[in-house]
Amino acid sequence: MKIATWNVNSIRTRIEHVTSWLQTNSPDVICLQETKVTDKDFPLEPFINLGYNCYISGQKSYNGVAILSRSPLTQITTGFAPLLGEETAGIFDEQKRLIAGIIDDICIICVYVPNGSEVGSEKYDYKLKWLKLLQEYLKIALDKSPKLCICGDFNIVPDDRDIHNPKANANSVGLSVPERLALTEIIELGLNDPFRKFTSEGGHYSWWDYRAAAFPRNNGWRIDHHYLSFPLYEQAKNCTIDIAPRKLIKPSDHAPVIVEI
DNA sequence: ATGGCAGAACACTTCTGA
Repeated sequence: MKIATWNVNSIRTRIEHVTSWLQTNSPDVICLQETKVTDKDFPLEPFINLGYNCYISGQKSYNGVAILSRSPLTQITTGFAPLLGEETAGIFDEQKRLIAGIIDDICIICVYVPNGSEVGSEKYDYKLKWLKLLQEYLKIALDKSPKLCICGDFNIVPDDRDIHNPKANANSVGLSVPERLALTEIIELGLNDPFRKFTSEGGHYSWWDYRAAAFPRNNGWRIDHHYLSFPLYEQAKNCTIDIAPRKLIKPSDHAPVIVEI
């Protein structure tokens, strides 16, 4: 089974790139982030025509996540509330950043972790709180589903191999100690990054700034990840970043990442 | 230290992204 994740930076703007990529790569499941569209305006038809079942949770202008799957998913849920309760989820479900479902006996969770703006800002504080809720959510999800795959745009650089210039960006959002600690605590629930099962060297990225010719210079960040519970991690056959769509005209600033189990 | 680019919307300017 191939499970892809891709921050598309507007599904309506990227529709040709995404449908073409699906035809070439035919993943069983693709998790999308930053769809930037309300559910009533999501372009379902091109994906249905390609044989995908579509599960979407969007909002106007910002955020928005979706899971497309060749086989139907069951137990679709959105946000934290279904596992954590309305009271704990609170305002954190207002932004559409999480959608989950079950395929076979595998729990698939698609996330768009908040960006955080700047270290120390209000949005940064929101990001850290959101990650703590995600940790609580995953603890429950792993108890229910020993086979679990969470993937998406984590907006965190796991370690210094995962960014072109760690020293110059040491104070940037995405690299701070509290963010990395939050990610470590999530991983310690019993998850592993399959990309690092197969590739140990640096220089592999999933996001490049649109500005300053970052992509041709490979000035990138690896911030789009999969995390697999142990039974799936053991089975993972490969995990790759496909930079081909990043070379197209008017690309997303992120490239898709694919794990094969 | 700043700007550079791209997308969306109560749109020609502002917010957000990382």
